[in-house]
Amino acid sequence: MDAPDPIDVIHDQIIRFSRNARMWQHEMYGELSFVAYAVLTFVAASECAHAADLAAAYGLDKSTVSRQIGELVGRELLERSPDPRHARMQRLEVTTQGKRVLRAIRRRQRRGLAESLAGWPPEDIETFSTLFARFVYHLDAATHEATTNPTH
Amino acid sequence: MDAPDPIDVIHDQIIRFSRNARMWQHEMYGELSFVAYAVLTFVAASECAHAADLAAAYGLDKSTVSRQIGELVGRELLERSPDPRHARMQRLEVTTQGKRVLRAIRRRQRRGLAESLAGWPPEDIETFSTLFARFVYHLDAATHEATTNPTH
DNA sequence: ATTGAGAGTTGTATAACGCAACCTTGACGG
DNA sequence: CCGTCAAGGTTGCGTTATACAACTCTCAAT
Repeated sequence: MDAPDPIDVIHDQIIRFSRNARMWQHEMYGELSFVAYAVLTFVAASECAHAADLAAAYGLDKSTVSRQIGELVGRELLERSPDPRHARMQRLEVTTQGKRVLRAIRRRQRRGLAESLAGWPPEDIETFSTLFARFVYHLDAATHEATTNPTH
Repeated sequence: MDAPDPIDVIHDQIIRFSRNARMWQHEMYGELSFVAYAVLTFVAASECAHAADLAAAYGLDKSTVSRQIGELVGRELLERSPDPRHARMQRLEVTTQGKRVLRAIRRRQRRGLAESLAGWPPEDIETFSTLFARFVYHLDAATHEATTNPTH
């Protein structure tokens, strides 16, 4: 009963986590789908985001993004207006209500997370957050490299 | 420029990770969808799993599981036979080829993971794997509790 | 002026999913 | 025994998210 390879352990956790995320998606993002939430977050975070940026960021088709935006505009969570400087693009902005919804979802997620971590010693939380951030960063980098540098 | 709350950092990483997972799903699971992969893994791991168990484990409808199994049987990755002891249930087994496919996917995932972690000091990997496992465990417990104990 | 590329929309097909209706089997109580 | 009922599984059907392709519109470069 020697200790298992840490990489295998991490791999296993990723699978479990994905399974869980799938199962609790509705719960986590409330009235929004994951993609809708991501779109809203992206627009909120970046000054003057365009639809094409969203498609690139999430690996989605233009049409999908267009329709998602349309839906969010219809629900008055997002505002779409022609960009005065580049008439072929459009400026996206999160409405006040959109920000409210976003805040509510974030709050709910954060609360759930805090509950899960309730019993943890603060220094473990700190350590985990640091390592987790590094991990996701490296994962991001690796996958991004895989596209731009097709030497598989 | 004080340090951000670790919980917020973790939250942010979860979102980023989910985004990435969505984007690289095809790459990660190869010829299988995530659900198909999960089904195969589940059957492989548990002696004599039934379709209903799968539905419960992944929060999917019976019909969805049934069709997924049908597809996997059609591709000869899974074998479905009447259970001799409970005629209304059926016994599921991963075929030799199914095991081969599973191994190949796992290998690929593991390699990608190892690449991402290439520059890490071993003790950090070790620490991260431990904390990550604890984290997913607690997340699991919290979400599970949320269903069985509806005091929301 | 012409051409070409990029941003966005819309039509269409597909795949995954949930819900509901259904069939079969076995357990349990008259 | 026999009827009722719950559980496992399948199938029909509608919904939704998605990709792909064809299109329009605008701008920039020659």
